[in-house]
Amino acid sequence: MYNRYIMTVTIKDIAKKANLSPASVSRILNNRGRFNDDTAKKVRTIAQSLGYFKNQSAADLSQKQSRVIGVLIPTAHTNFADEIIKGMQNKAYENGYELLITFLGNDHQQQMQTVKALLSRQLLAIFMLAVDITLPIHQLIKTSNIQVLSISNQLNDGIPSISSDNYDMMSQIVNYLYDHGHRQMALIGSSMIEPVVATVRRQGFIDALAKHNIKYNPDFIWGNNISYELGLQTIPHYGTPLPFTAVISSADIISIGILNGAKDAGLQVPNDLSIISIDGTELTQLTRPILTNAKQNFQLMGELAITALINNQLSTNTAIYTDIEIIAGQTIRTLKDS
Amino acid sequence: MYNRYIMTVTIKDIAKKANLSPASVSRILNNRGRFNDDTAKKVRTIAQSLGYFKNQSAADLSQKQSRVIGVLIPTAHTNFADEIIKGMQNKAYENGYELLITFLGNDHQQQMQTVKALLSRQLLAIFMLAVDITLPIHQLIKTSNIQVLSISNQLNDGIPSISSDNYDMMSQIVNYLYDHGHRQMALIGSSMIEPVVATVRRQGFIDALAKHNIKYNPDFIWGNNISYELGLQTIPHYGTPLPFTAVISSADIISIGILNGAKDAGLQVPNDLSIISIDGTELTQLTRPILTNAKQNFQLMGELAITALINNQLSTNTAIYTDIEIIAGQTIRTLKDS
DNA sequence: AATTATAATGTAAACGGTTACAATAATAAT
DNA sequence: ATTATTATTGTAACCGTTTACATTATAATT
Repeated sequence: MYNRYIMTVTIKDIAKKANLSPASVSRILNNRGRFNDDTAKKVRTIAQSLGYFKNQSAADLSQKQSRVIGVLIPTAHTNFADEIIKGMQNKAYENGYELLITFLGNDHQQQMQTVKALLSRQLLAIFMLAVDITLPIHQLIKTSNIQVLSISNQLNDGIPSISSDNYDMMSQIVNYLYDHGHRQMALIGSSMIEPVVATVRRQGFIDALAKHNIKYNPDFIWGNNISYELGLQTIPHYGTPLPFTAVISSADIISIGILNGAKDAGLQVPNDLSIISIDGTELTQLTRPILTNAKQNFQLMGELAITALINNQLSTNTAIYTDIEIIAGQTIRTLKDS
Repeated sequence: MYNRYIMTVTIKDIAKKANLSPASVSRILNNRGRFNDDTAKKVRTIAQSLGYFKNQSAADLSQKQSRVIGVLIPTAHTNFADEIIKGMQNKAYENGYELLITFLGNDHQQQMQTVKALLSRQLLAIFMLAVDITLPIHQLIKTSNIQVLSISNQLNDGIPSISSDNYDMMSQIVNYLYDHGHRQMALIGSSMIEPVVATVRRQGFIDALAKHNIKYNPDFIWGNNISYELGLQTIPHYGTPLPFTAVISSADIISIGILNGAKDAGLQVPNDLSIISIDGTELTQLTRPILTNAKQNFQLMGELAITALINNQLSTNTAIYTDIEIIAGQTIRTLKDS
């Protein structure tokens, strides 16, 4: 039977070999405190030769605090999670933090277990990427006293967040469409009741229309989930000819559905329908025509998340916004003086 | 100044309140050993009320082994990583394992740091998803004595792997195309020298052609990376009319590039060109026409990974294969008796 | 050369949980 | 009632690293 027991090399082994105390070895290996450069060199050589790996658990225990940030990602394929993590990871490493990334299952039971496992590490903070947590989980996190931050999503209850300013985003988008001559526009995929983001987007949409004296048609806000299928169903839902000239799609994946739905219905984009896609991930570049989009700066969100943590800015009700940028693609038609 | 110090609740606190020893509390909370049901109930209530969270670091330290599996994912957007993780996560939780997911940056320096951070946890194993590691990193992992497994990718040096049988996959694909009347076919995105997978696919392709007495044309194996751009360039590279009737694309993202490149060149898919896409992620369902694909069973790979770990099957040279399935889409034309 | 300042290293306790073993309590058997 | 058996709980050492404080070595100053 294969013996799985492994003689781990500890700091004591190194100390013995170097005729030093474990304390000195620890200091050297962590570049903390004072030590002689020659001894340091020796110690590092020995560590290397013995194949030493720090036991981070022991270190965490000893220091009563880790430099680990727990990151929660929804299992549902969100293709921008990568971008946020990319942003975080760079900044995190620069500052000596580690990320513990965990996919949050959809099943509630499993979610609970996941979060519990996360909390039982001595985490510095929990970052939630585009996650809409349920109340019990929210409370679970709260009792843990760990700092929390919601990225790319806004939650209620004063949980600090880093996201786009969804209200302003809608204003920019509506203005953009207006400037291109559009007067009748629909908002797809934001009619969910609960999530703050959906609410804010709706309100931003309505208010922006009002600023242009466009009367708001409740039928033009439709779709209570974020999915490809929703996009596919959009055009059949409204029927042709469409009662509007442009749609604002709440996510790239929806936009792709709309594009395909248009093709199925024999509509030309952007001639028969203009589309602007919220998110602006690489998905928007894979379509023909290329999707005009309101690009969120996900990578920056990730970076700012770490910065905020470092600067101790994660207090209740903090809301940090990153700018969006409207990237012209090929899905917006300019209407002559309508 | 806000005080970030947090009074953590330990099992000693619980013990005190319950008039028990820490040992008993530990046993109860872990469902290990013997204890009285009533005491257990009491302890659990107290734990709850105090907001106790296990300090996993301490537990890991004490037990000299954790139940944490380190998972490495390339930062480059691989859209099937999610599927593998989904598979792993379920099985892992069922068996009391935790996953520590880490994105592996592209910069070598950062990769090193990432892997080192991983290794300094008392990991049970490291699973690498579609990762092609560099030699130094490989050696780093080796010295750690931690079990390693490569998922969806085969590496050399006897590292155990779970993947599709890429040789057989090519045979199935070629047969499929042959059965649909194709005689001239190209393989795109597998001419890299180093990765085992590319080598195996090339050989499988060549051998499969030979079985049908098709003479192999070296020009028809092209493209040494996996990217959308490679797909886009494919048709310009060969020029029209194309010297083949079908392409095998080594990844979905390449396939999308080819589709768009075809559109740009005024070619009709599948009339002017048939495409079969290796991987079969959801991306294949987002295109028009829908991509016919050789679907790899990523979720199963994830599940099997955990199973293999449990059954202690991760010995050198182990290679576990999962079946592929050819999913008919709309990108394969049937040629009349050519 | 003696004294002072500084650099380098050592000592020992602590972090929170686990577990082999010992001790005690409860129950069963005689 | 006494002893044997079993159930429950306690004791104490240990996991590997860190760090406040103490000690010793080295360099600087007089």
